[in-house]
Amino acid sequence: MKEFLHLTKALADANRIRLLLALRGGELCACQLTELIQLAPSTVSKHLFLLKHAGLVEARKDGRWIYFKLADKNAPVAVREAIDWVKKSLGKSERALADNKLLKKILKQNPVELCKRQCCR
Amino acid sequence: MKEFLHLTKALADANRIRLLLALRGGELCACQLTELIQLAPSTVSKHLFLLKHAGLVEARKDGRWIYFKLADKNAPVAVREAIDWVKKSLGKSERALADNKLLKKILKQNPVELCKRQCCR
DNA sequence: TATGTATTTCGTCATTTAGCGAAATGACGA
DNA sequence: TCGTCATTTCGCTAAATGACGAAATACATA
Repeated sequence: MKEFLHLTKALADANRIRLLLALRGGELCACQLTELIQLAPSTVSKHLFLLKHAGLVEARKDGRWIYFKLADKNAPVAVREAIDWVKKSLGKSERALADNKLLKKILKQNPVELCKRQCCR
Repeated sequence: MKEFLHLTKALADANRIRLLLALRGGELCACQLTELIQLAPSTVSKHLFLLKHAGLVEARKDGRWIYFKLADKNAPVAVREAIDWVKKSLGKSERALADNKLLKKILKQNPVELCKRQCCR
């Protein structure tokens, strides 16, 4: 029950849903996700922590960068079903489409430049 | 997105999950659910409102009593999937089993007597 | 009509949560 | 080693949420 509530609470926020959907296409680093969501890095970090804590995403450290991706086949059934449910329900929502568009632009940019801009907002 | 968040927010509370699971066996009236959850009637009423608002349960008025049941086949796909997800994930959890036991006792009691006791707590 | 009863609405309080900025952490490169 | 930079942790504030009891509502029956 406790773990299940971690899942549902993680899903009960629009920005966290946006993060989940953004990761459909593969892993992204924290600064790319921050650029997408347009909130303070510390806020995005907290959202990512909650998603990770619920088991919905996994983090991989590579030097100074941390890459996040959706939980994979090894994740518990409840987690995989949650991800499928979100994808199926919102994968084609306006918000998801708009974020996808924005994400494409973000991916075209040099990540180093992208992250630099964030530090001095 | 907005409706989907109604769903996830509705699922992000232990007592509302208990209410959903309790309705697996068929419809129950508000006072029976209140007896199960052991919170103030006004609190349970609010929980039921949120579940109804999210589309997860339906209400039927019969005189002074209001009966609640799980959303049926006509409900949107996302709602049906949510209900299935909860049932599958928690249907056999400790909490669900304990509540089932308690529910059986509640169903043996005369609903009129049951509700009367609630008014004067 | 008047009374009693099942449920909801409202106002209030305590707790949780989303957001921010500043400071801490950990890793690269000069 | 030092400075730089990506990310997280911490402390704070504002808003949302869960709980209650009192009052309102809606219905049945005396």
